[in-house]
Amino acid sequence: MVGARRRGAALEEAILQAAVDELTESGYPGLTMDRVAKRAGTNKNAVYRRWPNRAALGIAAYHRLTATTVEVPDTGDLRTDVLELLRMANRTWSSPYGEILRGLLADPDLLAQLGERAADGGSAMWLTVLGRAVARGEVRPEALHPRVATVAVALLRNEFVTRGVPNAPDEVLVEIVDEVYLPLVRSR
Amino acid sequence: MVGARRRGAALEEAILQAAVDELTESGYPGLTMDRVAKRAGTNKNAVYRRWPNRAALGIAAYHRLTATTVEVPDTGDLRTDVLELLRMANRTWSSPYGEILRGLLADPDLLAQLGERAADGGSAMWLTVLGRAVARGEVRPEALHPRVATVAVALLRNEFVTRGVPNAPDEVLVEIVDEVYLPLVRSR
DNA sequence: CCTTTAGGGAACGTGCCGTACCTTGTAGGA
DNA sequence: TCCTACAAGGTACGGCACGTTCCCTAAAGG
Repeated sequence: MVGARRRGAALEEAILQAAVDELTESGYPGLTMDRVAKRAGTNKNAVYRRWPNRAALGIAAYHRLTATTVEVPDTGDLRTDVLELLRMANRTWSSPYGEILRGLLADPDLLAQLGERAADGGSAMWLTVLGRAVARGEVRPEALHPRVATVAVALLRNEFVTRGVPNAPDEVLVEIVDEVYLPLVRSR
Repeated sequence: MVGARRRGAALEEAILQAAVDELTESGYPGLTMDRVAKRAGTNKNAVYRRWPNRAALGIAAYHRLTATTVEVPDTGDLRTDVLELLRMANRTWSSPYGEILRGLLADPDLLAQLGERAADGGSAMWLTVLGRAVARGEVRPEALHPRVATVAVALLRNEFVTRGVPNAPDEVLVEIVDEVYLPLVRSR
């Protein structure tokens, strides 16, 4: 045979990569243990030896999929920065991430394990952007509060969850920024 | 036998009620056609003759479950009204509705059919409450905009979706109202 | 070289969806 | 009152997926 039998880390890596591929192609509902095993060129035994069930594998694959650091925009103008952050989020949640995330969110077990990254909406980024705007006098200092800072992305996520759309139209993003976010945080 | 064979509307009613019961007990993932049929004292044939698949039955059951009109609070004070609306939403989404709704939201097909009731967050209620507050001079008239009016419930839903909690603590509701909603809509 | 460990292959039990086929009761007209 | 068309009941099936089990085989390491 061409390929030697893989073991340990190499096999684990292959399985995880196969899971990521399946997740991106078919979403969480389409992530099946049989297909992951087949795609990784192994069998379910090797998979179950590492992840106790489909949910755990789904989480691992999702984490690998989203393990990417983003650059916080800094254009010197709050509205531009905020819109850029929102557009980034919109792109991130666009297909196939959205469907994947929705599939994961449906299972309460998964939700608990997904960690706070999804939950806090990357508040650090928003606080950074707002902090600069406060320094420029664009924003009132009381807005430097996680609940306030992440309002825009929370509204976008709400839009994304309640409507089934793969991505929100740009008008919605602009509306969120101009009708809600800027009026909320701007200096009086 | 005690029971005569049911037909038509009576049987349909029994099936739908069984589906509602299963939905409340086990959530959408636990809603199985076999169990609904058994619970209704009939067989899957009768179910499939009325609803083409599990998703359709789930939607029908959910609609029946949530077919309730709520009374819009009118205390004369915006903060009290808004908090009451939020608390109502929080109660509604508490177990088992939350899990049910999450289960439904996971399926894009369902999402499209769920209608706009879930999506628009009952904007009419919020516009009513805000409208009265505008008349009292508590709120700036520009806030009478669906996107703005429903910010509070959108944030709560976001809290509810991203974290797996059955219901949000009251402090979160208060924070949403005092840190975000009131500063956003109040007259300057 | 030989033992231990882990991967490979395949089958199984279970649960569920959706379908098919046949039997039996019932409504409603002749 | 009787008969027929139709709806309900009963049961089984094919397909798929999860998670488990059993046995065989390759690799690692002393």
